[in-house]
Amino acid sequence: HSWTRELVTERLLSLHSLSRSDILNMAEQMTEKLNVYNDKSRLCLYSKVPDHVVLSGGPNNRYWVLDLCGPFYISSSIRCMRRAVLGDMFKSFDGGSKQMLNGTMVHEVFQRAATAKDFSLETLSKLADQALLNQEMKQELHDYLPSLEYWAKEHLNSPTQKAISLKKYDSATVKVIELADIEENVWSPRFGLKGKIDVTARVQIHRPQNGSRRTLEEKTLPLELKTGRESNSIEHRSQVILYTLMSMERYNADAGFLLYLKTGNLHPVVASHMDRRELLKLRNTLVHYIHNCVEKEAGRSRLSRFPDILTNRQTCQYCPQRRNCALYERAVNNGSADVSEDVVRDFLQEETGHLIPPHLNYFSHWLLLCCLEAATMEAKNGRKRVWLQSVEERYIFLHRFQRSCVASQQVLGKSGLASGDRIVVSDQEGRLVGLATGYLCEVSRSSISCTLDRDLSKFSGILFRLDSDEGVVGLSTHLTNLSRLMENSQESNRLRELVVDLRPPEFISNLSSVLPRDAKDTVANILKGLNKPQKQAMKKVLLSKDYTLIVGMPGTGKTTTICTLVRILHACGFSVLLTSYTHSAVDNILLKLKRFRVGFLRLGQGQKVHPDILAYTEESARKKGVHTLSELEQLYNKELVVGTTCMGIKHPIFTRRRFDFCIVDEASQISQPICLGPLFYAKRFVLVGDHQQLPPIVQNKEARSLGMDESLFKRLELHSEAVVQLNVQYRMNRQIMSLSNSLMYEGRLECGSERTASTNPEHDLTWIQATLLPSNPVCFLDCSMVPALESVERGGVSNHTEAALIHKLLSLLIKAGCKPSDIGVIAPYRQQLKAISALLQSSAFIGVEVNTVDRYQGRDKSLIVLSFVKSTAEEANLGELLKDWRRLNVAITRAKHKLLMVGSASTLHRYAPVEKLLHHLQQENMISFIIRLLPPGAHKSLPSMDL
DNA sequence: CCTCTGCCAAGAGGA
Repeated sequence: HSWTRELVTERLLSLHSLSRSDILNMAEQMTEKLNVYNDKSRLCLYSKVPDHVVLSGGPNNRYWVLDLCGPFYISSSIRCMRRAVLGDMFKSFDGGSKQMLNGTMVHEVFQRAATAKDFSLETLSKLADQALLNQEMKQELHDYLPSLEYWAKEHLNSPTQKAISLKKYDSATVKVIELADIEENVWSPRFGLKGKIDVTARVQIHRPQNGSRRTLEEKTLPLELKTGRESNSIEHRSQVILYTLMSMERYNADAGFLLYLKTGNLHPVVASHMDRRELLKLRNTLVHYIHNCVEKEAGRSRLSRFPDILTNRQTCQYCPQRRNCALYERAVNNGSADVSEDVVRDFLQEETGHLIPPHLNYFSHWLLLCCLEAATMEAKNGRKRVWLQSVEERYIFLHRFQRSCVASQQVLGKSGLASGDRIVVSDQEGRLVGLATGYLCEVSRSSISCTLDRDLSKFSGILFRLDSDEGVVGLSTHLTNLSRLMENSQESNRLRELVVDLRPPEFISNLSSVLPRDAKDTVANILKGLNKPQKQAMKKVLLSKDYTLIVGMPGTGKTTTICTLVRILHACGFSVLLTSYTHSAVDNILLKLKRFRVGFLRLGQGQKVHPDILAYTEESARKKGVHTLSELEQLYNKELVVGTTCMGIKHPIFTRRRFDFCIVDEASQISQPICLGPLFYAKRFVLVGDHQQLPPIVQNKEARSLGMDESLFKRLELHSEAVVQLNVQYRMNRQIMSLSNSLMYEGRLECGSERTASTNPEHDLTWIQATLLPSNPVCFLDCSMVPALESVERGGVSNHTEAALIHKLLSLLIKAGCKPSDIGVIAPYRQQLKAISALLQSSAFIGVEVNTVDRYQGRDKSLIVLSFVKSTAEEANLGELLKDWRRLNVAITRAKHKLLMVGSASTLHRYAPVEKLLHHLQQENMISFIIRLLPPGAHKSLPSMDL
């Protein structure tokens, strides 16, 4: 309130993109406002800046907005704001138009020619011929080449080149002297824009001065290529203005070019201050809608109102967001739009007429859940930390890039990055944010190598920083699948019936109609190795017309079952789409399948695929030589079995191929919208999972409470006729299994053989004796009396006494002959893993695997040591993790022969699931007290003690 | 309160 007009003006002057008159104007307005606030005693508006808000000066300045003044209007003429908002949420899943493909190819040829610095017709033709296109598209591409050559001759660094005049400089003329870069990636935190610039060009500006003297200036400006009609439209020009804004910090660009490749004509685009302002206002409005897509009312979230529907038949007719626009209107706004407008009524009917209220509810419900979750994800690991956190807070790398795009670096700090991580490369000062993105290949103490999407060798002498790039995916695949489920098409209508309306699945009654005569023997042979419930599962799948659910309790041979299922389907001549959420789960099955010499195609990035499966990937097949369209088609169609992750369905193969069956492994861990994805491409599906194990992870609490962690597997389970339970397990011995049976499965879990039930490896006895522990396969070590208290740190909860105890136990076990690779250590909290790993640095412990419960799902070890961590006298702060029955169930079912649990029973009693477990353990006399195993007073020096 | 995996991308053009 003590701000004077002068002070305001001075502050505003630091915003150097504003003109002086603008600033004086704003200063006037603001001082007026301030006076108003003073008058009305509305100073409460100037409340303290919240802690989570990061303010900064400099190029990436950030302010806390107190209030907005002035009328809030935008020029809606540029395009439909509603379409822009929808476009950010829903990406299209069709392959795009012919023109788009052509555009992509012409760009490609241009950029390759620019790299080779050769625009001769001969080179251009050679480049064009490398494309895998059909005759028609190839011809279309070739039609562009003469104008490409013409452009280069006219404008690109030749003695005869014409100069174009730029209006802004009056009679100034401009010549392109060099194409400096292609596909430059720019993130501009300052303007809140990001994009890829087709071409950055070095230009010469000749400017007359004082009559005859001319000045010569060199600049780097963005060049935008267009293959469509030479419209020089406001959209095209706006795009160039945005690119100019983005390159401002890097190159001081103040203009850009539109290059129409159909004709070879070059149009300069010089933006006025007002143009830029209007565009940024549009940008801000768009972000406003995207950012505030959820609003809170009375403590409950709901989807916000979107910008109104344009009622322009011309624009709406070809809009790619027609369906989503209509869906949002009907499902979220309950059709409150002015339906008297013919245009609106027509397309609402066209796009959503086939849907009934439950469908619309499903859509709006999941849309809300996804928006909530996306907001939490963005807040947690959004990209903003790339420019908001100072380098001191991050890890620093000295970076030397080589031309091969493989970079080597010297690590100054300790790296939190692992091989395979996605990364963003920027410079240290925050001037070149998002220079490149890529993946880490190798991480060692002193160097990091990575493959980047761009060649950064020209930036030599710059100190780079690398940030891991996690939260980029967002939930656009979820929303796209959701939107597709509402489509009026055969596949979508059928899936909607099953998933939304929950129509009971149907089965045929007789195997003979599905089983080809000549496959009978083979199938019978394959079935031989299976147990009863597994055989039942095979039969159910073959008889299904819609879907089958296979419940795979812990250790019941899920992978074997799926592998066998694929072999049978393959033998019958059925095509199978094999998917799961994770790469490792897909490869797990494929590794087994490979042994039975069943052929398959593995889709997905080579870097994420198991090395032994690499030979089956598209990547490696193409390396061996795919030179024609028909060869590519053959590659895509050759195998009956195709394996990929649920997210991999964007692959072009799915524009054509359909499958007889889709199998989804880990289905109980996949959220509904993602699980739906692959199901669009198959006549029938099989979901394999166990809803008594971990559900999909949902970070947003409200979304979780509204049911976002309900998998499709769980939703469909109510149709018990579709469910087969695999309850014969081959992992745990009898006592270990009994824990899970009493906790979750009510005795349904059985041992597959006497050998499984009673195994205790021979070396057991020695190492158990060495630890003074009871030789029982299950033992809970109660630390309540030690006491072993938890500590809450920034990274989470840990328990150093438990960690020390586990370290001692492992030392003794390994000394007594237990193989480190047979030992697994599990804790629910990451921070505890760090504490334990820190103690296991000596070479004796190499091979011991320390991981979270979540990461151990689907795996096992001979001996498992489980650290419960939580131990506190305080009533509050129990945390969510141990309250989940499913997480505990996973934790106690990983051990084959011996399960050692370490925890404080007095605290753990407060968690209902652990309490039930403790009750069982007590009854079975499986609890020991650590205090009894120790000499008196020894716990006080536990970390250094000799047990 | 601390569990986690996906995805190459931002733009290809139409009216």
